[in-house]
Amino acid sequence: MSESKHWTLKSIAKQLGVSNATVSNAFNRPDQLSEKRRTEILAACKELGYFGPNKAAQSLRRGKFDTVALVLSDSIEYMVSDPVASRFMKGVAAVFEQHKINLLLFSGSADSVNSINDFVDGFICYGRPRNRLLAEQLKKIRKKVVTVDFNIHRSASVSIDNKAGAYEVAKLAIKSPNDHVAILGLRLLDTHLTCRVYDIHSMEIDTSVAHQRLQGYLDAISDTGVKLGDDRIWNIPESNSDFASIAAKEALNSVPRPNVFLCMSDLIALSLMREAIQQGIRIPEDIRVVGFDGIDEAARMLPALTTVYQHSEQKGRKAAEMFIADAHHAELLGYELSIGGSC
Amino acid sequence: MSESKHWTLKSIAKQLGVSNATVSNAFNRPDQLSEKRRTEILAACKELGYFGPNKAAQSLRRGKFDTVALVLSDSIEYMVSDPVASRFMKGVAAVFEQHKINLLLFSGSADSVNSINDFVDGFICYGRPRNRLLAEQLKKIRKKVVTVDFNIHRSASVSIDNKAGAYEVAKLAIKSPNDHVAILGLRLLDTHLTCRVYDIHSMEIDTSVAHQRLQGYLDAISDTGVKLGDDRIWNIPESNSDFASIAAKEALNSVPRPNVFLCMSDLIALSLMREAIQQGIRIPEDIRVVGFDGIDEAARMLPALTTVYQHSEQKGRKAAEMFIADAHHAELLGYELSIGGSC
DNA sequence: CTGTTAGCGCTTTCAC
DNA sequence: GTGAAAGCGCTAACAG
Repeated sequence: MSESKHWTLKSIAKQLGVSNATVSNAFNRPDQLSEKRRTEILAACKELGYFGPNKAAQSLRRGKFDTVALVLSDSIEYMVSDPVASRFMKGVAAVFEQHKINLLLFSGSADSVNSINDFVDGFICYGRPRNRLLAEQLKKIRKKVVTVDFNIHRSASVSIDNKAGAYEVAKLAIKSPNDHVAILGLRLLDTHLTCRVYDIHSMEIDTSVAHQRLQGYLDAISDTGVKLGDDRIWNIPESNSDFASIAAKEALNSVPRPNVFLCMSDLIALSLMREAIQQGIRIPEDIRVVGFDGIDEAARMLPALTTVYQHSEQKGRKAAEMFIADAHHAELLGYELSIGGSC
Repeated sequence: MSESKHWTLKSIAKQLGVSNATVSNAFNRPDQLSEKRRTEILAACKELGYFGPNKAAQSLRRGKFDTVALVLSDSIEYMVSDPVASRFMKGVAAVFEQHKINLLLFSGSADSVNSINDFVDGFICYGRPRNRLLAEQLKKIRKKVVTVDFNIHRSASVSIDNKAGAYEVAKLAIKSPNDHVAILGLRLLDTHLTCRVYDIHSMEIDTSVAHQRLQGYLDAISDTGVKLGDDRIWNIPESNSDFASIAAKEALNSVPRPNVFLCMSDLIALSLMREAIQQGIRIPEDIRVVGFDGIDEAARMLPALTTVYQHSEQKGRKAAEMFIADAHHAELLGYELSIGGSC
């Protein structure tokens, strides 16, 4: 096997003594030439080391790329280690792999989709991109867009009823009007800081997941007759244990110590539980904790975390399927309460 | 703001009354025209809604894509939820994001890289692809390739000394020549089954991670004077708890029950520990367990798992940096013993 | 069924 | 400084 030359459609056609179109047809349109001729040509190409039309040129010509960008809400770096995002990606990947569609990962903190827009057939956006410019740009994109956990005018979307889920799980945690409730919120504020949220009304009322969940909690609080102090809401910038444990410590040491903790993600809830256990605080005797998401580790915790299980993988599959089907509606997926010993 | 037309370099040049080259230069080669002219043109383009040269066409022309394929050892679906792979991806993503290089995920169980070869500047391969055809193809690729945890003749590579790590951790676990040792191996056999490995010599001796680790274990076993029964090695096809718990049950119930378990991944070790705890077997009194990888959950387990911590994220960064630098050497990264209460 | 040809949208010599 | 023109490698319409 000699150093094979760099073949192009043109050069291979000349070599075989046929026209370009014939070679192109042999690869792309079986019906345009005799079966015999086709297999002959394909065999000859393989023999010579030509593995088919250059995909980049083909795509440029056709305007089709068989590649979809998965726009994450945050940097790839961060998202890839988030268990909920991972499961979502798993679902997307499973469907796309089957359809031979390539997956391009794209950061939600990038300034613009320009650098990839010309390479992809469209976008699946997992969560509102942290960078607002990106979010704005997405609205104007002339390609297929499926959004997940947020909405853009007219594009297809998939999400769950966060408000209802939050409401239900909060109702489970709050047992009496005298409970002291704390809310450990995720990305309530557009900041990278762990801090308290003193003025709810200063937050933008948008369609983001965080605000939907918050609304659910607040409704439950109000319905149970609990009074929520104005320093009982924390903002955690990212769902990871470093940020979460800071808020957890602060909340556990605040006076009076809350006995009910509504956490906007399981990772946050687990951090809180670990911190509490370390301080000798008993769960659920001294404090009750609920989370959101339903990650594996939550079920393995002792006591198991009571949480809202969302079908992240199915969400991913759904998003991918909607992309492929060029759907334009909004899909609302179900969730399940997963009841553990934490409340 | 009216429905902006679909501009191309050509059409925008005509509109502005300048030549194509001038517009192209304005975007790509600032030195080829006066600063004044350049900013004028750029401003005009922005005004009209032309955001720069089409990337697909640009790439076709230049033969450069600013995109790298990350070829995983298994399906994307599976890899994305593996904590070790995730951390690796995190490292890769961090470096590439900084260099504005896009990341295309590619499945190691695909038949060929043909579908993406023409879209990328090269490949980073995380682990030997499960599909042998793919692995073969990679060897012949005419583009940059960096391999991780395995080698291909002449390409750059990064890995750790698996054999040494396995040896050290096994030495920690084995306390006496009378210990009964079991090995829970990961991907020792090319099968999707959880089963025992009766004939070590039937396995291919290759450079794969699994075999290096096995060699380390066997050396430690031999050095400590332990006798390893010929039915004491299990093969687990994937590092996930479903497969692992099957092997764990089998091993725990085998007679005589082993008191030392050498596990080729933390996920396997944790499954084993959970199974043992459930059966009322005490760790480390009744059995001793060691893992490999150093995932977060291992440190949080009670007792904490003794394991070989590898710097997966750094591995990812290193691989990305080597790709960018077009390195051609083999890099060996360090590891650390992480000592917990499991042995 | 086969061959010619005009682009897809761009970059880059090369002459002006 | 600028503009004309030749491709990058391919597809699809059209004529034969």
